[in-house]
Amino acid sequence: MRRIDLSNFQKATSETARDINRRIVLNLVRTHQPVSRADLARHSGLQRSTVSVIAEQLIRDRWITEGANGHTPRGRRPQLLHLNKERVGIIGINIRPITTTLALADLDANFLAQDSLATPSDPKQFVAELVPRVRKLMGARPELTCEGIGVSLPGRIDLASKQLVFAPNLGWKDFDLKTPLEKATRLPVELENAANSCALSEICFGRRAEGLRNLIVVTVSEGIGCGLILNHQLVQGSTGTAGEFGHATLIQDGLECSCGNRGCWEMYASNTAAIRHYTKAIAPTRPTKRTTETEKTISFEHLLRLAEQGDAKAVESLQQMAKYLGLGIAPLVSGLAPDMIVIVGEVTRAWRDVGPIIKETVKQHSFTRAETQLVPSDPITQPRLRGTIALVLLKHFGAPAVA
Amino acid sequence: MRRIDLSNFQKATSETARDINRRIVLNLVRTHQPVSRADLARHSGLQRSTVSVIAEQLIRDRWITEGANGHTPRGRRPQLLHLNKERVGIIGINIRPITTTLALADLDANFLAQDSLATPSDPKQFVAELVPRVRKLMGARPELTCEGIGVSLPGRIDLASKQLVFAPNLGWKDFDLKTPLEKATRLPVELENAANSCALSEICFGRRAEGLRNLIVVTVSEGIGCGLILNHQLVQGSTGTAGEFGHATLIQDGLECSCGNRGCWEMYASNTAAIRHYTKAIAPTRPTKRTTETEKTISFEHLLRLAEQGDAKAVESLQQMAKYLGLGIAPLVSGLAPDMIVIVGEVTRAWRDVGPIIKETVKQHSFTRAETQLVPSDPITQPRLRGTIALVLLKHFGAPAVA
DNA sequence: TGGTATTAGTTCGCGCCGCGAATTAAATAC
DNA sequence: GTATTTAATTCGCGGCGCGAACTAATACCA
Repeated sequence: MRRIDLSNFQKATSETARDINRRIVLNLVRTHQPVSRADLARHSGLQRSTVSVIAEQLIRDRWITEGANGHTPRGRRPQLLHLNKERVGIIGINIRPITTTLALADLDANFLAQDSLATPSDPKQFVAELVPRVRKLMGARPELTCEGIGVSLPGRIDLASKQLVFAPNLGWKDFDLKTPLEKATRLPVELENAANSCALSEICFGRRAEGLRNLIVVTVSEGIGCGLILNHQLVQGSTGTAGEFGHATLIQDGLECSCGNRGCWEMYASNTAAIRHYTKAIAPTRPTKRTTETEKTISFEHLLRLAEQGDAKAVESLQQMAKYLGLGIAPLVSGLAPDMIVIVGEVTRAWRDVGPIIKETVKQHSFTRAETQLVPSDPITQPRLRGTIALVLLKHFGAPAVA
Repeated sequence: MRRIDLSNFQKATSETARDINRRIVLNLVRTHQPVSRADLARHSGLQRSTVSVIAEQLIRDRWITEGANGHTPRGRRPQLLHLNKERVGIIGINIRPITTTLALADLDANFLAQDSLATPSDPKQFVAELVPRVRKLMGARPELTCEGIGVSLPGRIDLASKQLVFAPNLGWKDFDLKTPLEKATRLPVELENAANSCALSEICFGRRAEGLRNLIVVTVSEGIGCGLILNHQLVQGSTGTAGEFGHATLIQDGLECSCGNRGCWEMYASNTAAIRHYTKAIAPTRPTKRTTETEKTISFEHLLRLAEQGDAKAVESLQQMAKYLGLGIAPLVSGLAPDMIVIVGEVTRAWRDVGPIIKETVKQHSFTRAETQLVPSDPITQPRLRGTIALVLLKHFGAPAVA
C-alpha cells in the first residue's frame, strides 16, 4: 500500500480510467501476442465491448495492428492483434569507458540496427560525435517514429537536475548530457545508471525475471553497481544515487578505495580486484605499477581465458572473486529479500566455476526465508543497452502516475 | 515509473476516478484541517464542483464533518471541514517480549484509551488474554465504529500466509495470530513487523518524516531491525522478511550469532551488545553467565542510567555501540540513499552522546551525494504502537490499487 | 445605505468512460 | 440446412470530472 505523496500527486480525470485500461491492454498484447480481443477481455477482466474500443484506439494510434485470423475449435475466428513493429523506434545508447554502442530498437526491444564508437574522454566532443550517428540510425528505418533516446552509463544522474554527477570510470563530472542531446535530436532523452538499466531490462524483457516484484541486478566490471527493483519499481533514492553498494564496507579497515573509504566491496569482488589478486599470486614480491583502465579490461579478458585453459592461479583468483561477490550479496538477500538476483558482467562467462561458490557463500552468510534465485545474465541480451529501451518504453507501458 | 504487474493488476472502472480523487481529498483534509472546499479545490487541482460532491460523499460516509465558519479578508466565509474524530476507532497492539500495549486511536492517530499486559510465552494464551481487553477498549468509546486491528511485533510475517514465521525474542514460531483474532473480534487484523510499523508511523504521522519518499527506520533493542520505505512504499521483499539487515555481516568471521552466522551487525550494535561490552569492561577476566531477556533489558536501562550519571565504562560502552550503529547504517546510506534515517530504541535517550558518533561514523564510511538526515525517534510518539494505526488507516488513506 | 467587488459553494448540461444486454458475424457439428 | 458456438460490435445507461452559470455571503466604498 503506497502512501499518497501530497507534494506530487496526480488527480484523476474522466480520461484516467481509459489511460489505465489502455496501458493494461497494451501490456497484455505485448506479452500474449498474437491475441484476440476476446482473449484480452478474458485476461483483463474488462468487457469485450470495452476491449474493442480500446483496441480500436490502439490501432488508430498505430501501437498495435490486426494480423491474420486465428483458429478456434468452434465459432467465428478471432482477429489476432500484435504490437505494431512498424510504428515506433527507440534509440538506445550504452556508454562504457572504452566503447559506446548505440542501437535502434522496435517495440519488442529487438535491435534493428547497431553502431558503436570509441568513447571520447571529453563529453562535449562525445555529443558532437554521437548526434550524426543517432541521425544515421534513425535513417536506417525512416518509416519508424522515434519515441525517444535512452542512455545508460557507468555513473549516477542527479534526479532533480538530470545532470551526470559522478562517473569516475569515464572521467566525466557534473556534465549535462540530456539538454544538448535533446536540442540536437529534438527527441526526449532519458539517462540512467547502467546497473539500473540492466534491472529495467530484466524485469521488462528478461526471460526469467520479467514481472518480478523484487529484483536486484549486480553489475560487475571495473567496479560494482546495483540496480534495485522493489515493488516493481526502480529505487533511485533521494537524489538518484541509490544502488552504490559497491562502496559499502565489506572488510573493516580493509584495502583503500578510490572513494576515500576502506574495505569497499568492489575492492574485493570487481574485475579489478580479481586481476590484483592474480597479479599478486604470480609475482608476490614485485609490486605492480598502476595500470590504466584499458589494460585492466584487457587483462580481465585474459584472466578469464587463462582460467578457461585451466591456469590454477587464474581459477583461484576467480574463486576468490566469487567468494567476495557472495559476501557482498548476502546482506542484500537478508535485507531486501528479493525474488531474484542477476549478475551482469564478464565474470558470468565463468559461471560454471563461480556460480556455485557465490551461491554457497550467500547461503552461508544470509538470513532469510526468501528463496532468492541467483542467476547470471545472458550477455547476448545486451542488458545495458536493452535497458535503455525499457527506459523509454516505460513511459507508455508503465503504470500511469495516479494519486 | 512502475511496471504493471500482469499477474496482479487492477483494471479501472467508472468509479476509479472517484476513488482516487476521494483519497486525495481525504488526505488533504487530514493534512490541512480545518480547510474549506475552495482550498481543497486549489490544493487538489480539482474543480470546486467536484470537490463539493466528494466532500458531500465523505460527510455522508462520516469520514469528515463540517465545523465552524472560517474567515477571509473579503467574500463569503468558508465552511471548514475536518476529519470526523467521532466516527472511526482503530485498535493498535504492540507486542514486545515483556509487555504488550494496546490502544484505541482516532482518525488523527491520537490515543483515546490504552491498556497493557504481560506478554505470555504461549501465543494461544496470549490470544485468550487479548480479546477481552480489545473488547474493553472498544467499549471505552462505543460510539466509534472500529475499522480494524493493527498489530506490531518483533518478528516477521509471511506475506502469503500472514503467519508469524519468526520471532526469536518472543519464542513464538509459525503461529497464526490473524485468524483467531479476527474470528474473536470480527474485525480485520493487520500484522506487521515492529520496524516496518515504526517506518509507517514516521511517514504517516511523523513530524519530520511525513511524506518523505525514502525513509529507513532502524529499531535498536535486543536485536536490530530495519523498516524500509522506498518510493513512498513499504518494502517487504518476496516473502515479507525484507529489513533483516541486523543479520547482515558487519565483521567477517566475527562473533557468533544465534542466527548461525558470524559477525552480524546486531552482535555489535544492539542493546545486548552494549551490555556485553560493559560486562567485559568491568570484569574482563570473569566469564559472564548467560543472562535472560529480562535481565538484559533491565540491564540496558541500568547501563543508560549509569552513563547518565557519568560512569566512564558505561559511556564507553554506549560510544562503542554508537560506532557500530554507524558502521551498519553507512551501507544503507550508500546503497539506498534515503532522505532520512530514524533511530528507534532506548539508546536514543543518550542521543546527545551517541548521535554525533553515529553521524560521524556514517559520514566517514558512506558514499553518497544524498544528504541523508539521521535523527532519533521521539519515544513519546510511541512509533511501534502508532504504526499499527497507520497499518489500518492506509487502507483508506493510501493510494488505490490501480493498474 | 445601497451598490460593487470578491470569495464560497451549488447546479446543471456535456463529454468520456466502462458496463452489459442485444445484435451481427463467422465458423463447426449434426 | 439448421443448431450451436465463439468473436466482435452496437447502443443505452449510469458514474464521473469539467466548466459555465448561478446563488450566497461578506467587505469595502461612495
